[in-house]
Amino acid sequence: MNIYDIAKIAGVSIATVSRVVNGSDKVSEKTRARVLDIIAREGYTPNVFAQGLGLNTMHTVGVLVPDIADLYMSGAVSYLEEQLHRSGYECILSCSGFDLERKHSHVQMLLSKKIDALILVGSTYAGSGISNTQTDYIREAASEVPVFMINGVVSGENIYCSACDDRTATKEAVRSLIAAGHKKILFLTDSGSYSAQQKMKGYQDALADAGLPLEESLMLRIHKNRIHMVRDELNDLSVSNALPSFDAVLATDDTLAVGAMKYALGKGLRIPEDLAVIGYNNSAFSISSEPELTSIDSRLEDLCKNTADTLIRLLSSGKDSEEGDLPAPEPLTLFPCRIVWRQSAVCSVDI
Amino acid sequence: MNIYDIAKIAGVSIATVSRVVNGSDKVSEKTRARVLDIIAREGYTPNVFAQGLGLNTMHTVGVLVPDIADLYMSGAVSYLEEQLHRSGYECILSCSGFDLERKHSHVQMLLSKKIDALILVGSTYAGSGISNTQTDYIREAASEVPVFMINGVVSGENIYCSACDDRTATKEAVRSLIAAGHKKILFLTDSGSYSAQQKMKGYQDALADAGLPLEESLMLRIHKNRIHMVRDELNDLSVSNALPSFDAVLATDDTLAVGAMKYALGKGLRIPEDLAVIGYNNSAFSISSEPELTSIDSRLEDLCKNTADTLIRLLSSGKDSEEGDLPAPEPLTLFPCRIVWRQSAVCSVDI
DNA sequence: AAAGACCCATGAAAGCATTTATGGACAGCG
DNA sequence: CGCTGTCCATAAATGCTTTCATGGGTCTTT
Repeated sequence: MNIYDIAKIAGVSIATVSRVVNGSDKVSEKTRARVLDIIAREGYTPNVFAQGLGLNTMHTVGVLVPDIADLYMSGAVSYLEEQLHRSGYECILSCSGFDLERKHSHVQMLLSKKIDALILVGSTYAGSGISNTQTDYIREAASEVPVFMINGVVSGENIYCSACDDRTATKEAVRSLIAAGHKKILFLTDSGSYSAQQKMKGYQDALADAGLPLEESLMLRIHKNRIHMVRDELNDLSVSNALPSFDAVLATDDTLAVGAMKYALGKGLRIPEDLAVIGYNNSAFSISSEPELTSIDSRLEDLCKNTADTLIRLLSSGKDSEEGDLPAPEPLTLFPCRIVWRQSAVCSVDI
Repeated sequence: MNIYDIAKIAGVSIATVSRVVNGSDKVSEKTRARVLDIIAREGYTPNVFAQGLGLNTMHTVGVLVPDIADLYMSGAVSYLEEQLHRSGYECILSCSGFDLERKHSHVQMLLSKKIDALILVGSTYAGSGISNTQTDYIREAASEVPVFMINGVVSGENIYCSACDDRTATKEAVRSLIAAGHKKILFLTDSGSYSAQQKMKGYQDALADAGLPLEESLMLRIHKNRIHMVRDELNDLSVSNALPSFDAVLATDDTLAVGAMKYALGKGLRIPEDLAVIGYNNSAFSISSEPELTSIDSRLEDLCKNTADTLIRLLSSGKDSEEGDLPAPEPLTLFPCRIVWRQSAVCSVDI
């Protein structure tokens, strides 16, 4: 059942059927009604490939995440998918892991599917400096379709980033820990992403402000991101004396924070009395744990809404109206985080 | 840059370029090398729409989940995506929520995108009886593409289900609770899915085997699936005296179980001494909570692997070899669950 | 050694299902 | 009668796959 069949039944040309289907242009009410009737009766749907050939779009956007089984990223995809679907776009999901090589190849694959835009969620190994080779594949992609980044920052033509102000938030959190009397604060991360770098800077800012020394050994990066693996890793480090002593933890993700809590509880430590713990992203883990976890809310929903809005606006702007009646989107939108105080660390300063 | 450009540069016909690109047929080594060289140099990629028009496929599969922010479903998607990507298929993800109407419309949308197959994850309101109207949309879809179900069971032509034996597993778990002396076991669910129904049957089986009465009030369905909402809902029910007393909980998802634990801890109850809790799916929540949660492992990874394997096999069987050298896939593959015993409930029987 | 059979690499062309630019027919109006 | 505007058909364009046909070469046979 294709457009020719419908046209034949209706006694019109395929062009007219096309016009009716696309709702556009001038077709007499009579013809339109008749054609719509036949379409409904015959159950005709335009072939997306043929449409794609003509229009060069299939109304899809590529969404690349390192790990969809991660609560932060699945949350992001959830928000994005909802917004985009509502505007008539569907998501082609690709999970690349954290490897640069694979990210690149996944992006190529997505581009080959003729996506209308590309969304990258988290974990971008960003860089100061325009010509960072680690992000070149992103700029390359941006030459074909607009690229949107959720909590990653890359500068370049046609790249739009939504991120949260991790540096300030982390600084505030650490400031509070220091004010509460903590001296040895472990910065725990599993990533070298832009976001993790910002968080580390915030951590260092706070130490510097308080006149505390910056100890390399207290900035720990482990390559694990599941609760038990984190716990075990800390145990291993502890056994081999590779773990410095600490009285507080700031982790760049709730998973890490919960892993650290598990480690501490295993050692018989009390939280927050013996060890204060602050996590990140305010995910469901922060309330599933016991004690519940103080966590920095990275405003995921807002980031995603902003991204989806911008994307829709950008893609539909070129359509009806040639060139922007609307102002061009900001290349970077920064959201302030908020710290959600729970039992694992108590607020000790006015924020 | 299209196939004509490449053909012109190489001094061959487009047919030859096509043959080179598709790796197939007989092309002389010399020609192949030259064409490949030019393709690489010019950065040519075949247009998927044109390819789709000819082949009627774009190598995508539709994946429909009610809620991608749920750990169980995001886990499923993670496994599926990996396997499918490796075999050259990409996932179009659609999140429908639990509403039947919306599921139907999302499936229609996916079909209109010319997916090669459809995967439905969880939460199918299944039915005994072939002509259940709640699942008609699935059979309808199956008339266009093969349909695969993860932990849902629907019978019909071209529908392949992978599920785990929830009934038996639940029965075993409840048997153990009874053997440990629990008399009032709360069955807690948020769903009326096929899977939830099976679990409830297993619960009833165990009670019946032990000669315990079946109390309606102990089979509680709440329409909440986030930890705090579950906790609050139980609190509300408790306040309004709508909650019977109970000394054990079997929940159809870890989220519910953790919510119940939160409720119990709020009441000052000890787990597992005052209240034993068993969850389902053995998700990360079962180890993020404190005490850690005994949970029934629904073999998600195996279900997904099986599904992906079957899908690939089915889709590639029709291609090279006309009709099955391989046997047709089973319409239903059932996996045995295993119970992972942790602190929230202790194993009291041999299993 | 010559001739016929056969095979292989390749080109020509049909088909896939749409959108859209162009232009024609017809009606209404001055 | 000519102009304008509405509605619609014709045809071109989109970029690929694949079938069929063909020319030239190789192998076999006598």
